[in-house]
Amino acid sequence: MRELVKVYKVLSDESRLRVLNLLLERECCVCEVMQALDISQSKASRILSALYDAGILTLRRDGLWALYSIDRDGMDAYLKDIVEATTRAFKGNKVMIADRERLMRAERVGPSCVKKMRNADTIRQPQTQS
Amino acid sequence: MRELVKVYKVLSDESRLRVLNLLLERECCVCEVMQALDISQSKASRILSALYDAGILTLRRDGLWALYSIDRDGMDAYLKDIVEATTRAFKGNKVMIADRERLMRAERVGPSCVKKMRNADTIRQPQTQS
DNA sequence: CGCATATATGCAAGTTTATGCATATATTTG
DNA sequence: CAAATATATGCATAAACTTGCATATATGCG
Repeated sequence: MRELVKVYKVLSDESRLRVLNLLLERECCVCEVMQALDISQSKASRILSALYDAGILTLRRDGLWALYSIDRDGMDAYLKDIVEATTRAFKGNKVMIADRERLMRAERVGPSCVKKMRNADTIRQPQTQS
Repeated sequence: MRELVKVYKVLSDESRLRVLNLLLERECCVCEVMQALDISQSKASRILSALYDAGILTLRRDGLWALYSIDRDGMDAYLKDIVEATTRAFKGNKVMIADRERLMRAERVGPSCVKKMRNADTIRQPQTQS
């Protein structure tokens, strides 16, 4: 019961649903999620942890990388049902499709690299304007 | 998408799940829900409204009574899937079973009557104690 | 060991949510 | 129409949640 509430709580947020959608595509590390959804590193990390705590994801470590994926085997039956229903609800959604496309283009580079790229963008803008 | 978030938000609360469980048994009015779960009138009313707004319930009026029930026909397909998965998750849960039993004993009397009964209980207690 | 790097987390500020109380609304009945 | 009654809701307050920033933790490498 408390578990079920926790599951619904974690699913009741747009960003977290978008992360779940990415993981339906494939296993992801934190830095890929932050790239694909253009969110901060801490936010990406927290969302993945929350989905993990709810029993939806598994975690595999590969060196410095934390690789999260949907725990298709380990999930309780009812949880599997809920995730499947959610998957069907995503079907055809524009945002979800675009997110997955951005994920395909994402590279497994760390968050510090992403941060540098963002800064470069920010610095370049004034030049374009003036 | 916004709809899906709303659905999960409404399901991410123990009281609201317990109300949904009651409605799986049968159509209920506000006063029956407040009796079965021993919650305030405003809380019962708000929970039913929230489930209604999320598209899970329908409302039928009979005189002063507002009769809510699960909108099995009107629900979107994905919503039906989610509600069914939720139903399966309830299976065997002690709290849910007890709630349903209390619902069977509940009478369709209004909230003011329930309030009087509660007060009577409160007044009687000191006599038993001293 | 010390540096680089990917991820996790403590804290604070802002926002949202839950709920009791009082009251409004709406319907029935006499 | 007025009284009774079932439900809905405005408001205030407390609790919970979200998120950015800074920093801690953990791993790999030279």
